[in-house]
Amino acid sequence: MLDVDQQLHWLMQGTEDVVSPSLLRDKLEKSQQTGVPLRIKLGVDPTAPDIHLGHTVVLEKLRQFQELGHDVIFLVGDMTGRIGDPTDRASTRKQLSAEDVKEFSQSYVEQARKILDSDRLILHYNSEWLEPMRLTDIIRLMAQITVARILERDDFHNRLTEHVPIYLHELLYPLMQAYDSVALRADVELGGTDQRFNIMTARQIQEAFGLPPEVGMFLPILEGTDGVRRMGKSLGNYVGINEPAPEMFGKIMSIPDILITRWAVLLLGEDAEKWNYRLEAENPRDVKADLAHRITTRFWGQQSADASLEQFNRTFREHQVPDDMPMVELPDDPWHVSAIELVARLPEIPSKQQARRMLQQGAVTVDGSKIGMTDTVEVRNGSWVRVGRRHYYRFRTK
RNA sequence: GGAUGGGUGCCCGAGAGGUUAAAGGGGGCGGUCUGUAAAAUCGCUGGCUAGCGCCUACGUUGGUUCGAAUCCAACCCCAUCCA
Repeated sequence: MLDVDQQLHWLMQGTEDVVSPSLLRDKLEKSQQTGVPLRIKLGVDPTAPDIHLGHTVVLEKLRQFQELGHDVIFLVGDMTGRIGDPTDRASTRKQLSAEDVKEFSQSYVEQARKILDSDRLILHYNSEWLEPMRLTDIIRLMAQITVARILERDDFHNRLTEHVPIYLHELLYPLMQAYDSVALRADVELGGTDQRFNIMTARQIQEAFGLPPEVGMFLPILEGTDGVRRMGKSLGNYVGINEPAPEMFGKIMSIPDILITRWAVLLLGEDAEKWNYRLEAENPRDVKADLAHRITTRFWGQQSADASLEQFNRTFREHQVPDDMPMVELPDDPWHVSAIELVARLPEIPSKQQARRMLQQGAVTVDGSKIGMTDTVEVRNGSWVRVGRRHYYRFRTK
């Protein structure tokens, strides 16, 4: 068993900030003395059921707490989810049914299983305590914080100065999240750096309710494959942990070079200097391939990762056809079709207009030869099409 | 409740009766180049049609007009100031 200082050192790694390390140390120490595990809280919004690499940064840290014997609590924000974190207020939240929420949390836990010990996860829904609250309770909660404090929050501040509407109920969001920490008697709360305000508020509210404040642990936000914006499903720059190995591998290969070290540090717990050195000493392309290989290994195992690497090299380095491609059903064998008809039938081609554009721009290849808009082609069982740089499909009879 | 300014395509933003599927930028997609990187460069970016063309789209609903994103009316929504 690690001593408290070693534990602390380990837990601090990869964090952006911890409020405060000494408090965390105290809690760890006390837990060790009493044998009572700490309660580690992670709030999740029941909106995007697909876990991607961005989420795993925080999940990794939770796993470390688990390894040290602490209790990890997944808090599904089914109530707060109805408001939506004011951070991304783009979409109006729809009301989630009880089934939706259930389904979400099941799939979330199912995915988190790849990283955490799911048998030792404690699952809670904040509707458990937020729903039965009465106006008196809510007023009591609201009385713990001033308007000025709430409006200090970046999002609110920006929206105010930029004349973007803020609805009153949105102001309640940080309070509700804070109250979760009260209800759970959380010792530590994890979150991305964007959670700073919410978590700091939680500390304050816990104290107002006579509880010791939790430790706020802030983890960096992972950039997406575009290298600029945070990884997010709606931004289309994410790598889902359930994506097939070759897909995962390929997506990682498409990240800009400047991200390589950061991903290695945040996703693999690697040493930054070591990777920066490698990038100078080796071809960055190969370093990136190693990164992709190692991340893929973590989710799919050595074999799949090896196969992905091989297929990747074959396809993009040697410009050969990949041997594993998505299937498209063939209506006839052989099938004589116009080029447009053919392309429009492929997945991810939303309209015939789009198909036309692809053809016009010379983006389509059938069995190795480029086809034009007015061509008629013959496809048979086993024929393949390539659309654009990276999409391949193979035709199969049903 | 009053005054003022606004609501345009995925996003930002120009347009103020016809030549407007709507300038420009961003994003996205595609071609060349390459390492599924970056940079560069060219092109595409509502739908249907082989094509003439047709349909849908400038907050909503009506109206004026040969013709409306552009004018009128009512309504809805947002911001600012006043109460």
